[in-house]
Amino acid sequence: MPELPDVETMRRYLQATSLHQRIEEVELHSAGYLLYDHQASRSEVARRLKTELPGRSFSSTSRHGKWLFVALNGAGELNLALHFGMTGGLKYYRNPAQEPEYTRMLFRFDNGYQLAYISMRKLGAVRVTVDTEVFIEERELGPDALDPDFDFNAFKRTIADRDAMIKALFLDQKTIAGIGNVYADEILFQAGVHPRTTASRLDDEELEAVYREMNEVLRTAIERQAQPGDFPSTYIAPSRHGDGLCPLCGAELETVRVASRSSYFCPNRQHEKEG
DNA sequence: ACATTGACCTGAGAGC
DNA sequence: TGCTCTCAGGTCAATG
Repeated sequence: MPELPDVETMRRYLQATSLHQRIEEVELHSAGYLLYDHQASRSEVARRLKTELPGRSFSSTSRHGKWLFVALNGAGELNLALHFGMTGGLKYYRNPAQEPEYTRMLFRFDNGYQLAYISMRKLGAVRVTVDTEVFIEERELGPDALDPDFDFNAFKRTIADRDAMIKALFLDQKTIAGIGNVYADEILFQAGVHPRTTASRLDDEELEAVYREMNEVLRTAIERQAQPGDFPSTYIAPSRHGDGLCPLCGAELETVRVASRSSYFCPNRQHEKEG
């Protein structure tokens, strides 16, 4: 479930390990579905990866929602775009014997090191794009949840008059980019808002709490490098596959389906609004 | 406009 | 042990 904090952690990792090294070769290991695209064929994406990257090097990184962008130096603007789907990560290493299981792509550098793109379930995506802004617009991604310009007023404008459930809006990347199932539940738990609450029925106090906790939870998770084991003891995330109890009051957590996902919440702290 | 479902993929864990 | 079923959850398309 790489969501915004996980992807930000990977971005920092790639930034710290893999910049300014000449790419010798790009290897694909049964990466077919990762290259699936409705606009370009898989073979076209594979061809671009294998022919356009060697000779260049990674020069900088950025992120929008769950997408990690890596700029490549050289003649003409070029960016690698990585999405990790539900499972996946990166590993930079030297010894070929350390190649991680489920490595789907390898970037071999001229210093003998390599960067592995790992994805067990292959639900991620790898693309080559010229302009990241165009890429974001083509996918109609909403503002990144931590974009400084996405202040409370902007948040209120996108949320306050919507008739959808607040949890569904968090999951919709066209509304806000970066939040997935686990962090949506955490934010709503911390804000004391039931996941099925219709967004337009949130009062100002609740809207402020949700906005505040969205920032607080995401920033805290990034600080802890997206490791649920290191989260504050007041967080609900570790309980969803742990004891199933509310970390604040000890009540048994309940689940409800929203947008076809399991939503964990505390029945004492998050009440469904009366019709 | 919004909700639901299934497809894509693969491993973990449960139940028999 | 080993088989089968369900679940996990990111995104998109199709359908109600």
